[in-house]
Amino acid sequence: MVALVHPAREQLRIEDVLEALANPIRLRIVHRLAAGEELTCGTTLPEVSKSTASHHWRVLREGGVLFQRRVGRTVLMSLRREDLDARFPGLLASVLAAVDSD
Amino acid sequence: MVALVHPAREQLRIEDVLEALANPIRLRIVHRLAAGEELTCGTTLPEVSKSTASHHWRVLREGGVLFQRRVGRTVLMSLRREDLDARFPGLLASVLAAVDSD
DNA sequence: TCGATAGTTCGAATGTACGTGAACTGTAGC
DNA sequence: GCTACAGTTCACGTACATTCGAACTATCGA
Repeated sequence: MVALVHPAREQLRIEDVLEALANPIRLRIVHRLAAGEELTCGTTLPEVSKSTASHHWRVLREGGVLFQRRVGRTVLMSLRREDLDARFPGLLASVLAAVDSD
Repeated sequence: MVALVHPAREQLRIEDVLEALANPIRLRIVHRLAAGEELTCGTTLPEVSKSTASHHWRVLREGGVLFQRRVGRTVLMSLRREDLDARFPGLLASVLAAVDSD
């Protein structure tokens, strides 16, 4: 299987991050990740097809919002909290707080 | 001319704000507004057509990012900094800082 | 080895965002 | 009134986002 490509911290662009976050499904993924849930691709979005889910993870990964790591047959996701905080301090926290309060 | 409709502070939704900000042209508008420039619609985006500019202002206004106020024949724009800070503390600052540093 | 499982990728359909010119509304100034 | 100006709205084309099923790759477990 092909390698999972992640942009380096210095390559993160605010446009890409905003674009990745500006979608209800992806915003929900990020929110659940931030809440500490250990997510695999398959268990996260039962309401959409596998290919649709895969698309959203790609956007989040290529935007630099999350890491994907293969473990056996599954892919584990984790938020790139430190990288995002380093490049865009306060952004993630404010977005998460906003999602929390609605 | 038809009234300029703005969402109330309590109606602001994080999805709409992110959507509005997730565009290079609109991000630049917001950045210039934040820098204190007094912007009218016509002087802000000379590189795109009037109708395109009008489209972007509508997205920003309906997303709750800026106010538009008619003054004679022109429309003056201002950032809804207080409303955004009240609903989504830290969001605007982090986005503006990110745009600054690129 | 063989079947089941976890995801990705491809191709196609649909929808929405973006960009434009033309026609329009309303204001300013003569 | 008339003309110029500032923006909006409309109808349209184009590009991209979203969605899906089907085919594929790779791993796990029996």
